Amino acid sequence: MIQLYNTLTRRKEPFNPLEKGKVKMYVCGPTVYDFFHIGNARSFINADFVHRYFRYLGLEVKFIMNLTDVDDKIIKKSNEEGAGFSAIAKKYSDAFHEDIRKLKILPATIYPAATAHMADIIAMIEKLVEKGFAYNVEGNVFYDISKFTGYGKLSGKNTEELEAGSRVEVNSEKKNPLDFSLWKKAKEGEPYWESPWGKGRPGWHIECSAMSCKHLGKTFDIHAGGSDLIFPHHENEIAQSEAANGKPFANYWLHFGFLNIDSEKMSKSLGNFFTTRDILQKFQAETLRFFYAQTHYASPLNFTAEALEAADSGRLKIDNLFFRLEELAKDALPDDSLFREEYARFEEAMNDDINTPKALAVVFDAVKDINRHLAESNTATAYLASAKKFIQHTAGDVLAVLGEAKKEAGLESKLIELLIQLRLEARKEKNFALSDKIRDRLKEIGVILEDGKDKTSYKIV
RNA sequence: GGCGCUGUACCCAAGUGGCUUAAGGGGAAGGUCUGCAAAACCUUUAUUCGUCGGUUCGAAUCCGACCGGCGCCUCCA
Repeated sequence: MIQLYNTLTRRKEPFNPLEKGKVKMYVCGPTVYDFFHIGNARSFINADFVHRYFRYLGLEVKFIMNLTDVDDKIIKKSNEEGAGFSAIAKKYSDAFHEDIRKLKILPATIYPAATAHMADIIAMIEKLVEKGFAYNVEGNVFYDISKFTGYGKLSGKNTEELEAGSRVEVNSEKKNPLDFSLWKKAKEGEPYWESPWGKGRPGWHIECSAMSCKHLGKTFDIHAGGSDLIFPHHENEIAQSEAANGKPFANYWLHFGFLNIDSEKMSKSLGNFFTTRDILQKFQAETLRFFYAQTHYASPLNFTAEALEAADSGRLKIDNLFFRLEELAKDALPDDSLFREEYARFEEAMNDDINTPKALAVVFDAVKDINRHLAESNTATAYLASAKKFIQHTAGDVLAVLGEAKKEAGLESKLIELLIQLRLEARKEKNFALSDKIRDRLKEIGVILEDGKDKTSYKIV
């Protein structure tokens, strides 16, 4: 049984999906006005661990991630770059898809975009106005939080305290400073859509309510996102959806911890960020995933180049074994009575609120164990195949920290094999100067030779 | 000011009452293997969990105080 920490109830709870065997999950995606940074990547990757683990368990997952493709930042960027707002949105949506593919993040079932759901958004706002939860002030529609009794239940805030400590600039059109925009009247030169309240565009929060409802229904299982979205974004989503639909919104709320730099939150506004693209130039996607998997999703994580280097070394330990197993196991059939305990421990870790650090420890225990077995001669092929399958399922399918073998079957590998042969002959003649030269030169071009007991193997880095 | 998170070895990090006199990874030191490397394996690296009290037969884990770090309350993953 999976236990998840639910922000709404502030405790770990057994996860019971609405429909047995199926999971409906919504994760807040990016506003497409720039390349996303590695802090954003942390949330996307953590959501991917959850997604992948559900799949591993055989659950059918409907996974929705929205793309905010119209908002103030996009408009601002479009003015800066002198391109239309939709061109900006297109450019960074494309970049987003490219980057998450590189990060080995499983694609969502649907990536709904706000601009493609205007009718749904407007319909939901109309419903809120009808029911008395929203009011129109000359083309600006606001949500009236005083009408929704549960306001603050997710973030644990009560509205009086919020008012007391609020630094929100008072907008004289609002009845209450905490009321938020559902529909914004278009200013000169801004993109707009026609609506019952005139030309304008949706506020930020309403799109998630409208699109989650459209694609997952009024009530669904999991809603996830970064911790900074708890308030006001997710709080507002609850207010909108539950007021409009008269039904509970998401049953479980998962929130991802921040990535910090020098113990400070990495964010666009502070300017202390690296884009995912920057990092992927120096490190493999698997290394970044491994780095994130080493810390529980909800904890803050400090980013340093040294920590990423350490993650790279650790990850290679799993890779090295896996490549070896691939060579040794060949097409042998696994024996499914083996590794039962390892699978059980892995699942126990993941069931415990997606404890990836613990799950990784299970993988490393297995790695050490398998390596020991390999040191013995005559390891049964069924064992090798089972070991390979275990690593593939856990480090590969669920965590996706396994590097891809870069061996190619073509001319290249034949040439390398030829050099290995020549080197072997040199070694037989104790011409170590030559044999070392071959090894060193190959290393320079990224081919690492490793002398085994009776065979030299290579890997390409 | 309100709400919440957090402080575990040289670094990262799991562990929320006895299975732990504290997983796992990185780093470092010594050893095995090797012509030498690499990879891998073995050994060592926290009697101690921010500090001080308390509860308990028993606490890193519960309670209190104090010290430190961070986040949200405003766009933000």
